[in-house]
Amino acid sequence: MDGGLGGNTVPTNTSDKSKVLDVKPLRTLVPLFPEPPEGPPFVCVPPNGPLPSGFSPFFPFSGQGSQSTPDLNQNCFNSTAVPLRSFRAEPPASGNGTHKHKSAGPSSVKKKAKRRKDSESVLTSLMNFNPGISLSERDDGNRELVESVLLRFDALRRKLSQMEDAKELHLGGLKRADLKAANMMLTKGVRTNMKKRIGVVPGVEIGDIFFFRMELSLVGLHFPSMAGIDYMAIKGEPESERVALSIVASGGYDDDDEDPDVLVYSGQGGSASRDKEASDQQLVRGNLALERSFHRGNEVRVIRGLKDHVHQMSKVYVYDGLYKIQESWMEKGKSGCNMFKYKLVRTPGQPAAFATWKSIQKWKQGLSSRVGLILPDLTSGAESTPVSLVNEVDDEKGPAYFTYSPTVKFPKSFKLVQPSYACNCHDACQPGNSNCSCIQKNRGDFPYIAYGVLACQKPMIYECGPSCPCIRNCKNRVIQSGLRSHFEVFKTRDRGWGLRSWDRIRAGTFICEYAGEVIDETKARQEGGDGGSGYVFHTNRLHESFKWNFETESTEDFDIPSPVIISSKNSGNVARFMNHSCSPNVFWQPVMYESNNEAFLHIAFFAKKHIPPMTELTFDYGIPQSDGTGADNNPAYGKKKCLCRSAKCRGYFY
DNA sequence: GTTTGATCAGAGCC
DNA sequence: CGGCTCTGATCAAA
Repeated sequence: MDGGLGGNTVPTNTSDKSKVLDVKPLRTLVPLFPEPPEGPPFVCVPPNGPLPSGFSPFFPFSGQGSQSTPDLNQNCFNSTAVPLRSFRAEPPASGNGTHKHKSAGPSSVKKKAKRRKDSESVLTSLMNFNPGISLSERDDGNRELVESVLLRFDALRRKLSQMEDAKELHLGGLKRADLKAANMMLTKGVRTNMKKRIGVVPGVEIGDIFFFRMELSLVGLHFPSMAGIDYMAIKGEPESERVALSIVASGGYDDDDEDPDVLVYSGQGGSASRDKEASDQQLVRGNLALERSFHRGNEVRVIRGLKDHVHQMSKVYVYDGLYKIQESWMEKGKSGCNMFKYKLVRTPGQPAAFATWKSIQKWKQGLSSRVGLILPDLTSGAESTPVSLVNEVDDEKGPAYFTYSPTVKFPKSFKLVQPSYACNCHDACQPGNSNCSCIQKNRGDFPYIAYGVLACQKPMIYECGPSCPCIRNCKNRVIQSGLRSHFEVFKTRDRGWGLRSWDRIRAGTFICEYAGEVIDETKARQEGGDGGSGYVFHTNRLHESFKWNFETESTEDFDIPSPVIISSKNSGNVARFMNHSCSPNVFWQPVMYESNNEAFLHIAFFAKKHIPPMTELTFDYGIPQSDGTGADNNPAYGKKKCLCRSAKCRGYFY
């Protein structure tokens, strides 16, 4: 792959590599806003908080939705909200600062009981939020509702998980924040498509992915929390005529899958368990319903439960659309007992979903090559995972020349000097350890939960840095560990080059940081003006607010000491290819960590929601705000027509 | 180091 | 209310 590339393409020669990894500042810039060393932080305009005083909201930001659809952007939940921190502050015991959990002596039982009571009161307070969904919205959903329910479920799940990690909450002996969160959502009525139905579920799209069975339930795609077959009675017909609505094919019965459009599904029951021998399956419940659906010919929703190759142990559920049962029979299973089998065939004309997963698997194994592949790794090894360069739409051989650099370069004078906060943890930092100074810096919260998922947005996230003695894979080192997904820079139909991922991305997952050179306003204008490369990131733009955190957890302004502008025009990473969308699936969050007693600011991108593979990654570029110098409304950064095609498109972006 | 199996407490629904 | 079920986290074992 070294020939055929013109001068206007990605560097492929390895001689660039030293340059690639050279993080020395190119030049020295005067700080934009010199700040007193210990002064209160200068808080810049929030990308997702209330508008600062002095600005009146203009069209895209003024709440337009007045239906009962929960507008999570409105702070309507704050009235009854109990600040969570007040619970957290409750001492776990009569500690004198040291929080050892070793409880000896006669009081241990009491403590346990007290702890459970604490957990109950914490849960009760967590439940104190406004469901914000009308009865009819519970019955019938739409895209907005489905996304909102999933967003809110996961925010709660992350919250519970984080609290459990920190031992502030005990959910029975079992770590099942998913069940608890779903239980709370169902209790509060935060769900949609509750009305059972055959076929399409409004708001759920083919290709949508889920990480918990309860998510399927909350949006009405498949109700049972465990069972693989969902069914319902037809009005005016006897119960024995119940038809199948959906199945979850999780591979538990050794079904093979050659053709992605065909599924052989085993009936339920009969399998051996702890205190039961294997037995013949009976034509009852789900099996009977599938049999009825076979004869009636109704479509059945299929959810493919797949082994998640990103996290070997877990599973991911892919909604693969509608199928029809073509055949049913009985055969002897491995145990020698009778099993029902159903052959389902996918209704033609539906967008690819599971098939895409299969293709990607083949690309990864090298069994079939990616169509339109220009470069297997445009980073030339600068990242730990390859980034493919692909063009399936025209003849362009690559984006304009730039140097791939995986991180951001600060000019010398722009280092953000702070007192050291390095921790003293010698293994990995443990959530709930109030002695860890990195956790203290994060206001007592461990910023990440299992799988490195961001728990919630914060004014600033502090990661452990080189000055911390904790181990390299301490859970508080996420963004510094580099890319986690196999990305692909691809040519879009009408928006130049874009970014997407071969791997599914779970909500809260770190995507990449915005790499490039930190520049000043003057330089930014030049870059924006000289043909509108658009490869510039600003921290101080106005962004449409959105609610990502748990219900009553406020979304605060970012705590960025002074506005930062990063240019990725000449050097940058995959972030420079992320296009704008008015309904983005990615958001940014400032993150700091120390290096040589200096803290550096990083702009980190995280997934807002679960993102299926091959879905374009986009974030909201925001709108230049008035800075009082008059340099705002005549956007030197050029107003561009927005092609994001989302229902909430503002029509343009900068 | 990886991957699989066994175990266990669950959730909603019928 | 009890039984049913293609869960999901954890730990032991291969």
